[in-house]
Amino acid sequence: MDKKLCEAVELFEEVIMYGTERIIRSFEHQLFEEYSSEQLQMLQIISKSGRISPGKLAALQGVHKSAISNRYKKLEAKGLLTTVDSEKDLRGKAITLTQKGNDVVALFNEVIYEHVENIVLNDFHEEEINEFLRIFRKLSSILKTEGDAK
Amino acid sequence: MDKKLCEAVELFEEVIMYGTERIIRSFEHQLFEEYSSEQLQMLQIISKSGRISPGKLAALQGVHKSAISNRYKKLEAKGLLTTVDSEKDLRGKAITLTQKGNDVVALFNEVIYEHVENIVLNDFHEEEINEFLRIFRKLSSILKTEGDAK
DNA sequence: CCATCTTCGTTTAGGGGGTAAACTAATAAT
DNA sequence: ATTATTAGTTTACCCCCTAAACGAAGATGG
Repeated sequence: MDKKLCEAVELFEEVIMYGTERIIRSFEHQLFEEYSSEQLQMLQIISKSGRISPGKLAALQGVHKSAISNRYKKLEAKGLLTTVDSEKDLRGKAITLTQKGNDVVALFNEVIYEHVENIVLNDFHEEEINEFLRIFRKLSSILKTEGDAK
Repeated sequence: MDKKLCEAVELFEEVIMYGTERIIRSFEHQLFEEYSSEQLQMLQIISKSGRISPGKLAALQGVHKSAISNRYKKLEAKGLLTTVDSEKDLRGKAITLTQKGNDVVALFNEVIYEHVENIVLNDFHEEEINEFLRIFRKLSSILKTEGDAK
């Protein structure tokens, strides 16, 4: 058991802790040179929400509002985002995607889908895909509860 | 199959692309407030090598030498690293851990081991652990070959 | 009704990460 | 000996982040 645990630790470090950068580099797509992964994630969240406030974005991405403020300025300058004043509370604002923003999100989803498809179809058997899903569902739920517990 | 692929994409994004930060936060250990994960990874590599040059470190961490130069300065200032002049080539230098550096690496390994142990023992059955190892071995090898291919 | 408190979002200062190109110093090569 | 190559550092500029100060709008309560 100890040996297995040691291997698990090493693999965990390699894949989860240090793997993200390698994965993103491996996309080799212009998209990741133009936009940071934090920006792309933000666009994706906005896309799913339709319209959303900076405060909620900060909570969803797990960062301070000031970080969102900064990101918004950059993406707004590039023409991907706009603000739709919310009616009731003049303090808050609602962020939405522009047409260009929608295009970027669509391209992003396409690129990721293709990449994961390649990995899955080339390197995994049918049965391993099921294992992959089981393990990753579990990891995902662990990440969520640990993040929320705080 | 399409449905499975879609779920795989979502889980992949959540765990691999955006999960690292949440994982690191979940450690809730002072270590991760004092040192960045890049710094800790660098210390670990040096620990395994005994002594190593900045150039090799840059290659292993997949960044430019200037990034290593910068990291070295910070860790040297904190008393974790020193330089042992290499005998033959006066251009190169060999970096090693100080006693304090060794202590930090030992603590780091301990913290990670415990954390992964908790996850594995609490949330995975014997059989799932084997699945975990299989899937992650594969992901690890994919990361390596893709990184090297470039 | 006006003063205070809270909330939303932005700004500023400072520290983490990174790259690319210029530069120094030492070894190799012609 | 002179030129090229290699190792590492420095500089300038970008990204990320947090924490604290700040302005403006809503909510509370005397």
